[in-house]
Amino acid sequence: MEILPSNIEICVNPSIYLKDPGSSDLGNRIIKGSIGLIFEIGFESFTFRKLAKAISSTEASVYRYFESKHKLLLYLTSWYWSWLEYRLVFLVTNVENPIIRLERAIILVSKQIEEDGNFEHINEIKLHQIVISESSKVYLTREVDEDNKLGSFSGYKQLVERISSIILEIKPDYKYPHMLVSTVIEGIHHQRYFAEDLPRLTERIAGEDSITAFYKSMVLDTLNIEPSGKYS
Amino acid sequence: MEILPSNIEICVNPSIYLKDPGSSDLGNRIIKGSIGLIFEIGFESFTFRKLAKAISSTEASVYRYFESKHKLLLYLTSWYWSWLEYRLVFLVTNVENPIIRLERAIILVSKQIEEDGNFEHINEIKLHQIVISESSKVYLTREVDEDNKLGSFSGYKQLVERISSIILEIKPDYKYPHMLVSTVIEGIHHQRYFAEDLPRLTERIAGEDSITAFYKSMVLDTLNIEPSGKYS
DNA sequence: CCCACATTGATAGTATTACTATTATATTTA
DNA sequence: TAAATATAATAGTAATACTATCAATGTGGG
Repeated sequence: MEILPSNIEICVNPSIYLKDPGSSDLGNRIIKGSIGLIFEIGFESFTFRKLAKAISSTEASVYRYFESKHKLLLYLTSWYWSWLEYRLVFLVTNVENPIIRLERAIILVSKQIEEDGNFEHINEIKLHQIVISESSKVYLTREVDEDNKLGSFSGYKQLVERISSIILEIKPDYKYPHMLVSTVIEGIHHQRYFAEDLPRLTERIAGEDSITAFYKSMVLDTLNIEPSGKYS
Repeated sequence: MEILPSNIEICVNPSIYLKDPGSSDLGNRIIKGSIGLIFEIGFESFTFRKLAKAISSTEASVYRYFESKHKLLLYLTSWYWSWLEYRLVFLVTNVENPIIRLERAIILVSKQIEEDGNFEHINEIKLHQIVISESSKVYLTREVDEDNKLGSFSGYKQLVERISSIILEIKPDYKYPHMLVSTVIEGIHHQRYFAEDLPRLTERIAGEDSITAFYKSMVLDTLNIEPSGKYS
């Protein structure tokens, strides 16, 4: 897809981990291993014991990086949001027309992910699947407030903020930019999930990416603007 | 609100329970008690042991009604969807204009719930809160397929289907009715949750129910129709 | 009125989970 | 080379999500 600089690291809010997993070999194995294992068996069945076995380490060692499996999931989803934001920045810099920027943002958020070779320890396709089916569990807990105060959701909020500000550039007096953006992002995940497992809650049309198409036109209609294609 | 018949019972797919909780005193206490307890401590911390204590029964007795706490949550959410559908039917029968019917459906789905005195053992306000913060956990599991085959989600699907068919009456060739409806329903829950706990992901505007306003206009814009008020 | 049967209660037990604690060993750094 | 640090190995705990067994309590039919 795009050519991105390869010598960077996605930063995740340090309150999420006890020790930065990017800082050691074991840390990287924890990330890589957990993505593989959660993808395979789901977050509920995932335990640090199983993870330790999978990466030939021990439970106690994993606990030195993350204080709970919940925090580990928080790390993975945070990383994902920051990674998306980073790619968004590259997709929209130097693009003057804010409608095109918005369209690119929607496509970025809604499209099925391709692997990004820049991050060795992270399989982005599996991570995307994890985000689709597990990410809401990260905030649907009694500890949201606490986690939120620690800044655990700042990556997500930043992405929402960035897309919202594009909307405000297009329509400065639009009342619900954040609501629209978070509706789209969460909605996309649900629809991808429904398409797989509960097809009667969505539409699947052969040969098209209905989800991208739907959300793209939904946003443009809601904002009452024409797709950029009509002008170019 | 509306006057509804009081001598009816909401039916939930029998595959969800081992023994119909509506059929006995203990069953009703289980429902009432679990709504109270899940509302209070959240679904993760909720256990059958705690429930049993709260309703002065025993763990083993609760297990005779539901084979797991997951199934109990499934029961509660299923009941909720069927209850909403039942109220929807009353709100739209004899209303000819499908746009008005659609608007009423959106309002029904998005508005904060008032108590419905017709169901003694169910506090609808607490149940609504539970649906907002816990209902996605019901299908975000590795057992979706299995549960789905048993018909566990039929209540939800029926509601979506009913609203989708109103949309198709208005726009027979609209391509994504189910996607639109499930986006709205799930979106509303998320926005209510965000408004409480993650306000930077949504908008809160004093004196208005932003969530209802947003989704109402979003749907009408997406379908490219005018609100019924303009005609009446 | 008593027998059959279903419902609930009481109690106990099991495998697993989500951690914590302790000590030993290997590796890095000063 | 000593000291600090990271990891491994092992053990332990309280709680969870169940299952199993058996006794007590009705309830309804003949």
